[in-house]
Parts: sequence; C-alpha cells; structure tokens
Amino acid sequence: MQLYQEQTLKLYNTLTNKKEVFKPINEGHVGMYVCGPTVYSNVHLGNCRTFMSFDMIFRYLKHVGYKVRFVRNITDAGHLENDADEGEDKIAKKARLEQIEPMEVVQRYTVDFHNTLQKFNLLPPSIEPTATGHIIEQIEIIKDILEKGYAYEINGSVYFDVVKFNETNEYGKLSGRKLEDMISNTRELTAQDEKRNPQDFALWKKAEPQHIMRWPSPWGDGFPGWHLECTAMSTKYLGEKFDIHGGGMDLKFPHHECEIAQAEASNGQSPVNYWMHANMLTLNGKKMAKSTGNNLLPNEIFSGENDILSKPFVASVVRFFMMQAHYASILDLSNDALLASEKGYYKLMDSLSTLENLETGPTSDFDVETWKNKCYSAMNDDFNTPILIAQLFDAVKHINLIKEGKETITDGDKAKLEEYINAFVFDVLGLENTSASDNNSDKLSGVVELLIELRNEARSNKDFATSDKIRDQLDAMGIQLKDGKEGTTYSLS
RNA sequence: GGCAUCGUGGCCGAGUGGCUAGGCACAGCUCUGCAAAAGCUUGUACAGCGGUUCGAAUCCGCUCGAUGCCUCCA
Repeated sequence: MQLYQEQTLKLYNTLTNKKEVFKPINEGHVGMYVCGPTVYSNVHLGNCRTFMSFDMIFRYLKHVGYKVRFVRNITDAGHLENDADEGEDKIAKKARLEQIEPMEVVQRYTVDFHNTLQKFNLLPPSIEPTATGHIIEQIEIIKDILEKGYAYEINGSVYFDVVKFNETNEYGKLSGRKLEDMISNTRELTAQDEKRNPQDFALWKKAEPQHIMRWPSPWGDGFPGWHLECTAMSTKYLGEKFDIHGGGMDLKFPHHECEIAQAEASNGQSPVNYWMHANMLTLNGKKMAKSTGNNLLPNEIFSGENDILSKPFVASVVRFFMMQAHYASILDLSNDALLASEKGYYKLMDSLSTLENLETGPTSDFDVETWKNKCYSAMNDDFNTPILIAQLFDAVKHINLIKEGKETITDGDKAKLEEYINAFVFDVLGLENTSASDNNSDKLSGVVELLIELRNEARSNKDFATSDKIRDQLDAMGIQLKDGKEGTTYSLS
C-alpha cells in the first residue's frame, strides 16, 4: 500500500486553468518533463527557483510512493539569437565572443549549473539529456512533420506551418491565444522573411558558412529549431503521451505552445496531461532575467558580494524563503524578506534539535495524527508549501511548549512527530540542517561547552563582568548562547 | 497597442462567499543577575468606487496601479 493511494493529490493544470485530481497514465508511475537551462551563462536565481519548485514536486511525488521518471534537459544548442534571417545560435555567439569552442561554453556552464543546483540541494533528475545528443531524433521528427504536411522547406530551412496546423488543431490553447488575433496583432514584419507566416517557427535552420555549430541533414547543414529538442527528448524518454510537463511561466508562449503543435502534428495527440508553470522571481519588483541585467547569481548571495543584500545567506535559507511562497505565485526577493526567512529557518531547525532530546510523558497534548494530516492536505492542494510551513511552525510551537514543561507528549507520538516532521522538512522541502549546534566539529563543541561551564561558574560567583564577556564575545563571533531550563545551549549564526 | 495575471495589516506571504494561515518586525507579560533564547497576549489587513447576496478580501462591473507574455528567456 503506497501513500498515494490514500492521498488525493490535486494540481493546477495550466492547460485547463483548473485544479485537477492527479491521475497518472500508468498506476504508480509518473513521467515528468521539465525544460532545463540554456547553458550559455551562469544560472541566475530566477532559474533556480523554477528548478527548485519542480524539485519539490519531484520529491513529494516520490515521497507519496510514485516511481517517477523525471527528465530535465540541457539546452546546449539551437536557440536563435533573434527571429531574423541572420539568426545565430546563442551558444555559438558566446563562443565567438569568448574565443573558445562552443562545447567549452557548454561544459563550463553545465558544470556551474550542476554545482549551483547541488548547493540548493536539488535531486538530480532521472535523465538529463542534451539537445546536441539528440540531433538525429530531432531530424526524424522534422521528416515526420514534413510528411504529414505541417511543415515546409525553403532554402535549406524547415518551418512549421502554423496556419495549416490551426485548420485542424488548436494553436494557442495553452496560452489562451487565438491565431487570428495573433495575425492581426503582428507588429512590423521582418523584411524578407522566408517564412510564409510570421507565426510559423523554425524546425530546422540552415547554417551560414560562419556558423560553427552545425549538423548535416536532408536539407543541408544546419541546426535544429528552438522548440524541437524538448519534443524529441520528452517523446523519446517518456513516450508520446506523458503525465506532467513543467517549466517557467515565460516558456508558456511560444515555447510550450510550439511543443504541443509539434507533438500533435507528429503523433496526432496532445502530448501532456498536466502542464505546470512555475512563476517568476522578481528582484526589486522586476523580473529577474539575464537579458536585462536585473539579476542575482546564487554565488553572489552565498558570498555576500552584491549591492542588494546586507549580508551573505546560505543556500538552505534561500530555499526556505522560496518554499514560503507558492510555486505559481510571483515572488519578490528583497533583503528584508530574506532576513525574515533566515530567522524563521533557524527557529525551525533549532526546534528539530530540541525535538530529538525531548522528554516524553504519559499523555500527549499535541494531536500528531491530525497535524500530520494537515501537512498532507497542504501538499495535496497543488503543492502548497506555504501552508505546509505554517503547519510545521505549529509543531514548532508545541515542541517548545513541551520543552518548557507546559505540555507533554508520549513516546509514540514523539517518534511519529519526528518521523513526519523530518520527512517534510528534509525529504519534501529539501532543506538541509545547517544549524550549527548539530553538525559542527566535536572540538569546537568541546571548547564552547568549556566556556559555558566557565561562564556558569562566574555567574554563580556573581562575577557578571566575566560571564558577560564570555557571552558577548562568543556572540560577536557568531556563537549565540541560549539559557534554558535545562542549562545552556548554543547555536552558530 | 493586443492578451494575461495580480494588488492582503510595518515587511514577506497563504486564503477565494460566513469560522483568526504562517514567518519576520513591533509592544506588553513570564523567565533571567541583566540580556538573548523560549513561551504567552494584543494587532481585526484585504487598491478605490459601485453592484450581486442575509453575508464578500473572496463573485460581477468600472477606475487606478503593478507585473508578465506578445522577441531569446526559468
């Protein structure tokens, strides 16, 4: 009996704009595809939020017992710099600017991507395919779409015929657009466009002689269009129809719309049952984006080397901050918000340590079973992590009350509480305990214990000058002493 | 210009017809040698204007404001 059999998970499907009960195609198994990064520069924090949201979703699905195949690609080719004829691959451009090989760019930023996500404690996906590793698959899909009449070749490039497609299918159903509106709202036409219609998009693009990233194809040397890789890789690893497709809100149109069109044209069916879109992270009220320069790199947060924040923050605090907002809401990052989250995060972590050493009693004042159910309800309601965290703090309150001797808990309930709170905090939310009192070295803890002892001696001798000196200087070093009923503990900040 | 989304107490952020989310900050109290930590208590917020309703932050309309997409973007 798996947990998912007793939990009713609902998620917001951006295809239908409704919250729906999640039912996988194959009982007990979930296929999930998430659009990964284009590796032409360092991942910024906004990227991380999206990947973190889907990491949380991946974790929860696994937690409730699903076998999940989670595919997240690496885009290492194929993004046109602009829509004009001189369209250039983003990675190739970067390579030229930096005078290095394209694959060197890809390598460098892929490593950065992995390092960063690891700091944020993201689980690796089941499969992480690359676009350049699936050129053949992409070419096959283009052939198929051509055969079915939804694409045309011109001058060594192949374009998807959106108008033709729209005659039998519904282009724009994901983003709520109508082709007629799009046509009438087209802004100035790019001069001499070889496309039949501005809404058409490239499946294959002819490579100019100076273009370095190129592959042979039935239409000559070139490179694949922007949207094709995801169709190729999702189909290959998850099948023509799979459960969940995720990505950032900004990919909804045109990227995901085009994916649907490609898949429907090629396979004759809608590829995805549940589309999920994670919302943007803003910085100073503006979208964080590489292209505008309004961005913050994870390393700048960890090191404190930036003009926005007053101090460095550890990755887990940033993760906690993001988990305090619903994945589908816009979240605005600020120094104050991060400081507030940091406090809350350490409060939560401290109470987990407290819980371990909690004394038990004959009865429980805390209804752990009801609490647990509330936690699941929160997650089952479209992965509502803010509500889950509110429940966690409810438990924190009880843990502290029990510690103070104002409430009691039985052995059994304590064990159950430990099991579930740890599961939610670490397995589902993916937080890490950086609270120092738990994982610092034995030597340091020995030294601090000694100082606590000396301070207590001074205090009992009413030598407050000495005792305060120990306390204040430790505090200045980032070691905070906490006097409690059962003696003094400490934590690192 | 077109299409969307959103506007919640000092800050962040849930909630979508009646029943107090939560975190941080602030104040008072308990504890303490004094603090810190911890606990308790208090805050009656929902952009504005109308409408629907016995009842709206929650539904409808308008106004104002913000953001996103429409072009590579998580």
